[in-house]
Amino acid sequence: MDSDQIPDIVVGRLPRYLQALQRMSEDGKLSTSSQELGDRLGISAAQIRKDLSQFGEFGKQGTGYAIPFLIDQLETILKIKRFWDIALVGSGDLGHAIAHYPGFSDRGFRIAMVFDNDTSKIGTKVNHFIVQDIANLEKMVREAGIKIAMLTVPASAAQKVCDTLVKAGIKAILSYAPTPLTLPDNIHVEYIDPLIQLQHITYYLG
Amino acid sequence: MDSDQIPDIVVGRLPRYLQALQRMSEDGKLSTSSQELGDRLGISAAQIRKDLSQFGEFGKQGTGYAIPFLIDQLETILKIKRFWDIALVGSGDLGHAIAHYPGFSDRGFRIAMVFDNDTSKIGTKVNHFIVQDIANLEKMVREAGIKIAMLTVPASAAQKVCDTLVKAGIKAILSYAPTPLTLPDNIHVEYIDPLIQLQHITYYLG
DNA sequence: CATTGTGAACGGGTTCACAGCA
DNA sequence: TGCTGTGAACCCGTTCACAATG
Repeated sequence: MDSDQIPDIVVGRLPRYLQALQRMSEDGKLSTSSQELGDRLGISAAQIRKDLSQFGEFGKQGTGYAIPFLIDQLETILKIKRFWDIALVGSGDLGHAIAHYPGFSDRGFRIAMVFDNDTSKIGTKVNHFIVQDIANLEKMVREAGIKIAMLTVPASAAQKVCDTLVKAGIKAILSYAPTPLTLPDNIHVEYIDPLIQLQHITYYLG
Repeated sequence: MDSDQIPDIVVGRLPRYLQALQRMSEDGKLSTSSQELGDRLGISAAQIRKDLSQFGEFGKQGTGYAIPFLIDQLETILKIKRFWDIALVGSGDLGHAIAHYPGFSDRGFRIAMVFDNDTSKIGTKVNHFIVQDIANLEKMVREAGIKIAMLTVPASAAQKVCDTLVKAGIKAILSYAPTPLTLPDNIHVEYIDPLIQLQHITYYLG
């Protein structure tokens, strides 16, 4: 029941539970069981019950879980019953794709600013954002109070950009740059690197 | 020393070791230690030694690891001392970004075909590929002997596309679609879902 | 009667600590 | 001396199994 001390790996599963529940809800379902949810996600029912029980008693014996209620609880736990502004750094192809992706705004996130260091891109529009000079990043991010950044810059630029982001008050980074980042312990980082995942997969191929 | 029975989590770290070693090599370094490699990656030295020792004795006591040799060994283990062709399904913004990303061809992968089901896109060019009708996917993928697919289609279409890919002989899928996939046990799947990772991060934010 | 919540048992990945070797 | 390779100890997440309950 402690709101801390919960293993990071458990926290990492909650968004997947939420995603499945939201889809069930869209399909008109009102309740589910740990068994059904687990089947959808390829996770054991016991695992799901154990995970959820760390945060409270959300289910009813014999009945299962009320989907709208559980969604609400998970959104509260994950702190997404509010909108989070995101600073996007890097306006290349990937940055463009992210800026145009409609899936964030449905789910608690909003790209608020786009930065680049390429003078040929600064001032141009990406979606409805004007690309800002990265030289202004520290000031603008701090003044806007933005806490989350997404990074789509080359590996060679990533560490330097991160250092600036930290100075600007960023607390969490989702990096697409193919390089490990060195950051203070209180900054939370996640990586997305398709090449790493492809190389993982090929191990298992004949 | 068994080439099987190795935990998947260990395999998943190898590409990260390889990436760091390749960067060291580009920087002109010829040897390293488990300590130095671990510091770069935020992984303990013991962990790295234990992981590598599962595949052979690659180091020398007192000296550490010869970088070019270790790179070669890891590339062999991960089966990337050859080129893997990839079928990209979905030619939206994200598909475009992936098709234009130069980082794959340096590292053992090549986008070989691009598919979409949107008649306004079929026949157009993405990078130097002509977008093919998804109706021809099964035949073309099978005849080309392609074993890996990347998926950048909407969640609602993902499962159906996967079923077709499996029929076409695909053995591994890297999916950007925000939905869990149900596939035979012998198909290896990895997911990339930035929203899930953002929702993971926000748990830790004030 | 179905299904949750949970203490206990289990399993396996990580760390430790040191022998072994260049 | 410096650093690897590795058995043993440790730790922690998962599964089990069942009491509890609507």
